[in-house]
Amino acid sequence: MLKAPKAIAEIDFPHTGNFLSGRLRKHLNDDDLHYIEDLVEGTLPIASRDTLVERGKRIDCSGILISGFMARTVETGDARCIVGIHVPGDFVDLHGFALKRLDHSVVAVDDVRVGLVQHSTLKRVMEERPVIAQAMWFATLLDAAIHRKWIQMLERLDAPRRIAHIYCELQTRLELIGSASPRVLRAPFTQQDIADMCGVSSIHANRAVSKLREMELAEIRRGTLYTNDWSALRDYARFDPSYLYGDGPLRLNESWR
Amino acid sequence: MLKAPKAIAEIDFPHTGNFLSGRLRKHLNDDDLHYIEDLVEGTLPIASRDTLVERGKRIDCSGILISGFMARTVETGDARCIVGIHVPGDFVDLHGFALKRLDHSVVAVDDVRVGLVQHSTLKRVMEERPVIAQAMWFATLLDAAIHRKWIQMLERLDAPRRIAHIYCELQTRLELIGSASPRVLRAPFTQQDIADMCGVSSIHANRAVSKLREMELAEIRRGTLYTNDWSALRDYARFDPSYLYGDGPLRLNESWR
DNA sequence: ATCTCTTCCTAACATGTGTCAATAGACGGG
DNA sequence: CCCGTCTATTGACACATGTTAGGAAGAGAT
Repeated sequence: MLKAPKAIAEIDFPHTGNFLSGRLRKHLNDDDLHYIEDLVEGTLPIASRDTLVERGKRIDCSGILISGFMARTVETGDARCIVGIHVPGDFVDLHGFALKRLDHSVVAVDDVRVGLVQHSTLKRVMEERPVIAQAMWFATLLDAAIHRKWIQMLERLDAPRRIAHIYCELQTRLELIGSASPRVLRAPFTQQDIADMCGVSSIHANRAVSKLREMELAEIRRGTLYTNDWSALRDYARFDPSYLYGDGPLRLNESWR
Repeated sequence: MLKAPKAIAEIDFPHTGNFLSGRLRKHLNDDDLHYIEDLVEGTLPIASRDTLVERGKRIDCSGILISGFMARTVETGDARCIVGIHVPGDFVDLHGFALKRLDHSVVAVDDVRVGLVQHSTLKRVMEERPVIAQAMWFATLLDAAIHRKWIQMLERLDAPRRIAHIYCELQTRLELIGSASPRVLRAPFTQQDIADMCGVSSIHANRAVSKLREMELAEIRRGTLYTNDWSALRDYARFDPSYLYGDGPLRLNESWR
């Protein structure tokens, strides 16, 4: 599995800097952001379908997704569950820093680039810069909030609405990092990927995609979604973006200030 | 909604001490545990079906569940989702300490008792005792791991297996805090509660409970589960407790030591 | 005891979803 | 170009689940 020395051996130097466009940016100042970016010892390209970290393993470095999409997956017998999606800027395996072993794998669903940070470095930073420790905690709290929304989605929505909801979430998360396009969400998901996110069979995912097409809400071809009316799609999926805490410059409870 | 002054006005003093039997105990020493227990300014009884904190609100104190069960809920139109269950020892709304507003409510599904800690106190403690800050982060990481397991469960299991899985999880969590009984799990869930945890209708929850009864795996009456064979029930639900990180004295990654 | 309310249970039918089988389309490699 | 492979699509049927309606059983109040 991924070990820092081996990973660093394959790394492209130097990294370009200022890649940390994701959620951490929301509650850190530029000084802290540059500080985190300088922790990254290099970047690692990963081919689509390859695994960055594997369930059950222990790791000694964590990754920040720089470009492309990754998925949190769990293999269960013959089936595969996707329990979450990562967009650029996400700390993809920060839980592996604190938990004894990983409860899920992180795999590329695109050709991606990941920035690597050694856990020993993170540990030092947490002691030296408490504000960064808090930011990392908040990042994992946001992950948990997204998990809870997926639970709601799986408990209450049918397959077409689940697909619509997942794409609405991705579009909003891309908007928050300034990477969204107005009418298209480019993603290389197969219908099997979509099925694994929604907890349905791939045949049924196909039916659901067809239904969105017939309703003229969205056209999903080879993972890429085209729509003329995000608003209609959001209404159909009953999507409320507040759980992504994207409003305002930060999401600190005022009692912290 | 819950405000510390009002809450404290209703508090029973003094609290008995040594109530913190939950997950925090796993990676703190006795000194740190007593330190946390002394933060609790008093305990608040809450009647079954009453709400401790409500989705969308901001709070200035957080609660540790001392006795009884609570549920994380989200109301969606006419329906209600349950996205997680709390057992004694859980910090039930720690996310409200860090996030700007709550993404879900926390309601009692039993007559419960909650210990209250002011956020200003937590903030001070985090600065003074980094090990406690880490423990609180780990507690929320474990919450996230449980959320991910619920996502898997909803994506892959049918209704009877979901019910069995939820009870297996509760039994294991009660074992970890030393509150489990060998053949019975006493809980006051209605079949509607069970349905809201599983994302099915209450009629279907009834069918599923009946199926577990016919298969002689478990008898669930008025929320309380009786079984002669937890092992068979776990196999049926495909329950693997490793996601609860209950093995060993702590769940720190060795890179922290 | 009776009443009332909640919860539990059953039946019947409609819809959602899984499974199997088969075909068509897209893409990359010789 | 043809070919093989992966992906997308369709149809038929079985099973899972939702919905509606109604009735039975339990708990608490009077």
